[in-house]
Amino acid sequence: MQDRDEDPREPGGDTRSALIRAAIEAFGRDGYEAATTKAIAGAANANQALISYYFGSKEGLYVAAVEHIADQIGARMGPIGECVESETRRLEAELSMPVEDRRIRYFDLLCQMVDGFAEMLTDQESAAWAQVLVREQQQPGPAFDALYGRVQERVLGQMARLVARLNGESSPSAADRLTVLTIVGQVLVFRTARAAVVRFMGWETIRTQQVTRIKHAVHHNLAAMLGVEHE
Amino acid sequence: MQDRDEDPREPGGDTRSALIRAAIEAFGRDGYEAATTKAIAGAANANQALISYYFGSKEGLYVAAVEHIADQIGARMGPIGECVESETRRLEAELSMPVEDRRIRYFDLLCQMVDGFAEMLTDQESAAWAQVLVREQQQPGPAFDALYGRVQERVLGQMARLVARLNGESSPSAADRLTVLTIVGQVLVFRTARAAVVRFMGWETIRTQQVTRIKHAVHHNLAAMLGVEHE
DNA sequence: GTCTATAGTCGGATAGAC
DNA sequence: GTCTATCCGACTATAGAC
Repeated sequence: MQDRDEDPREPGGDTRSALIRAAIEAFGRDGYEAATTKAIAGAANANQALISYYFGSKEGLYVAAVEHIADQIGARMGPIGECVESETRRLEAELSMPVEDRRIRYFDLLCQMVDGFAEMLTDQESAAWAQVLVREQQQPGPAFDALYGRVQERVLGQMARLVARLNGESSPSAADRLTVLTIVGQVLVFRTARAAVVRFMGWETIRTQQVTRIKHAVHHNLAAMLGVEHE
Repeated sequence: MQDRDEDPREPGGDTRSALIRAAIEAFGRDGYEAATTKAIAGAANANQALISYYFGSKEGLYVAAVEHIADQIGARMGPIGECVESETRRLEAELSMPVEDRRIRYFDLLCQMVDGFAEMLTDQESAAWAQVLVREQQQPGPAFDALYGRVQERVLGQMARLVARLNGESSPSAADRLTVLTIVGQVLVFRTARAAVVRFMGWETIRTQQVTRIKHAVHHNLAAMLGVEHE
């Protein structure tokens, strides 16, 4: 009955990754304590004892799950980040470009990062990731360092550099970093306060249609905050 | 040894409220599942069995805790809310007042609400509350309705009305409500992503000094977003 | 109202056959 | 690598004396 998406009977029978996927789902939905190894093994069509075999313990599985998330996010935000960096260098080099045009390009790049962020936060596929990440923020566990180092530092840092350039500075000040956090917050709230959001907006869920409106609202705010002309 | 802040040996020996206080602490710090009735009873200098006696079950205690938080927040945000409402009515009535002055007053009221919110989120005393609330948002439990009805609906609605008036409308549009959520998000992020925040800013904790800077940054954003002249 | 003691349950980890 | 069976510890809830 309902043979699932994963078939652990593959050659090389990757039970290990099936366990990680199931773990992300479970840890995200129920939290670390409430999630049980039994349920995770069940969802992965694997045996409970294999968790110890592969990861040593429940905590080992959790760490592996968070690292896997960090990799996935890196793969997803990485391209945007690289694009931003190369584009930034190109802009630095083009000395002939007028300041105002340059600002608009920086602004576009910033919007691109925010959009990627918004899509990731609300995307169905990554819903479980987001839940895990939010939990990890509030009670940084043994997996936090890997997460922060691999993803957050890079993304936040890049946004801060863009904001700094928009403000005509060469490197980000404390005020710029604060601004970045308030920008991130404008998107993040739609995940962290999801329950209140859907009630307040009268939405049923947060789908592409809603995400579009969220992006639009945040773009509008950014343009005003940073003093950029915007349609 | 170490007789704590609370002395359950008071006349009327309010073990009940001691349990609620300890429960908020524990549920906030550890989450619902990880918090144990044994630890809660211990922290309250009470007997474990009394939890069943007073609240029926662990879940009963949790609901009581959330309701208590809702009451406390209500008591804290209530005065601001009432002030806002009476002030708003007064402004509606004063037909002679020029539009621009009126906008500035609305803006001030909005800032006041944001400030109250920011203080509450970062305040030491209410740290445990905030943790419980954030958790409850992500996985609305049996206590969510009471919470939303008593607090969030009122606060968000009030902010939305202020934003609507600032935009020259008589009642809040969907866009206004979205704006309100992005405003709330700008403050909320300092709680929900606390771990990343302190690293990114290079802070040790979030104390009054940092809160002041947060408020300042958000005020600046609000002024730009809503098109209000601001120092 | 408050206590002790314990029943009943469940989850994580391990031993050892295959 | 994967399985079954089981141990051990921890937690919630209850029974019942005071």
